[in-house]
Amino acid sequence: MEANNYIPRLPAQVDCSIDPAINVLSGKWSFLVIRELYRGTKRFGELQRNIDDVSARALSGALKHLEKNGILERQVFPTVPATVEYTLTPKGQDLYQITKMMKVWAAKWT
Amino acid sequence: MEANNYIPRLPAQVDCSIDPAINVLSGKWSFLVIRELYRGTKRFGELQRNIDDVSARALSGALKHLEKNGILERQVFPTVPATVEYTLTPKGQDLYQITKMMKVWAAKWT
DNA sequence: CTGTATCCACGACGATACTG
DNA sequence: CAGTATCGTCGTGGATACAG
Repeated sequence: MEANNYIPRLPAQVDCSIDPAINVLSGKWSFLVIRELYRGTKRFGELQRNIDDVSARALSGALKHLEKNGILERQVFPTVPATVEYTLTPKGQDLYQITKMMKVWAAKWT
Repeated sequence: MEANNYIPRLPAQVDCSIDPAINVLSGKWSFLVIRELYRGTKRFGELQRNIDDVSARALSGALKHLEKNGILERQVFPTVPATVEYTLTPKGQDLYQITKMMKVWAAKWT
């Protein structure tokens, strides 16, 4: 079982750190997961089908990372086979607003 | 300080991509460089002294990356020894505003 | 269905030495 | 002063196989 541990990407900078936001958004799939969940609660399989070309391993890692950072919540239902639902937290919904600004920025300066 | 900082590119996603912003901000030193330059034009040596623990190699790489993405401009003066100045573009200044929002977001959800 | 285990490739970055 | 060259480290994520 391996340590899917978060390694801080930015150096420690106390007064003006944007590390939490960058950290959460920097994964290859994080943003796409957030965007999917912004549309509503989804299951693992739904996410994998909706996000093009993501492997189970990568999706699992992204979900763990986002959960650990309070961006989404994971709910397990003891059915057979297992059912798991993922839902954006308010914190995650707020973060999505920031990604919208990035999109606007990118479009403005194309 | 931390060892590694591999930053993956986001997958191609045409309609709502935030890739340009994430790509530019994801480097270990990018944000710190942008923050320094937001305060005003600076030379290479100034940047290196002001940014804690950054190596010439890493700083050089970050500057190249940011220049390539239109975040800053590089001006060489044919003095001896060489003088080089880096200045944030309007695009870069705009981007800095987004990082401020990330800071607010991070503080809000602490 | 929802993951984990293993192996491998890739690329950012540190350390050090060196250049015009 | 402002970088580059080279070597090494190590976190990500893809591929595939397997598990609860």
